[in-house]
Amino acid sequence: MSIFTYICNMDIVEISKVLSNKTRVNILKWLKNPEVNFPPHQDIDHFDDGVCVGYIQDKTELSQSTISTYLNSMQNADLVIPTRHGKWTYYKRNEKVIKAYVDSLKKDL
Amino acid sequence: MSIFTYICNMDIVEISKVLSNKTRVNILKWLKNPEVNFPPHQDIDHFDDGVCVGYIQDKTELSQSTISTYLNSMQNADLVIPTRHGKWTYYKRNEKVIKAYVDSLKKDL
DNA sequence: TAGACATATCTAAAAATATAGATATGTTTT
DNA sequence: AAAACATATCTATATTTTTAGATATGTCTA
Repeated sequence: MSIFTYICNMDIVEISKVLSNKTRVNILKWLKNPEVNFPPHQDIDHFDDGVCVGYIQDKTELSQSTISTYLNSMQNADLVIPTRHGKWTYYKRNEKVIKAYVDSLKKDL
Repeated sequence: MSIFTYICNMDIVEISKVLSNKTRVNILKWLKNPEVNFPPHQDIDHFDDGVCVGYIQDKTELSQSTISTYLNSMQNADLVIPTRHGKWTYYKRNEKVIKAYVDSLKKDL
């Protein structure tokens, strides 16, 4: 998918729904600086694929299933990218889409 | 009054809630170019204070009370500014806040 | 291969949002 | 002052979203 497509078909409503929740906004912000906001992982010494679900949950007061649901909705909106590493699923920001979304707001809103 | 408009985390969530609805997003977009999207008003020959509620409603399939509720929620989020002219209430975009919201997303999200 | 572990999905109940009809308020017109 | 008009507010119902417990799935480890 081209960057052009991203900007043109950007679904403002669906992404805004994700951003309508304090915790989901926080998750995106936390993932911007994983090394500052999360402890190191056991198996991997970098955050190239993001952060595991458990660590994200630990920063909140919410249940495992709620956080998993949040991350799923963020993934459906293309805002994050999941990667499986053994038992864990790591989530990282989809910078292209996040940037395209903000650019599309700047232009069209 | 300061030349800066600050958008905090809470504002992002509240503004995003407004943008979680297709019609409300459309209203903001329509108000960007009133002369293109609306007929001229009877009493006033400019759109300096925006567009009256009836004209906005006419562009939708929704009831008067729903549109009024929408505009109220947009006003609560500081996205639009109402001005009374006789029987009519005109709504215009609050460009400062809209820009501050997008800039805040660009910077912090 | 059984158990432990991390995450995802299902389900149901609670909370929030959407929506429009009825009515109230404020303004103008007759 | 009454009627007409534009919009706001109230109220109730329908719909959507939130949330967590229970359970399922996939992976690792003993």
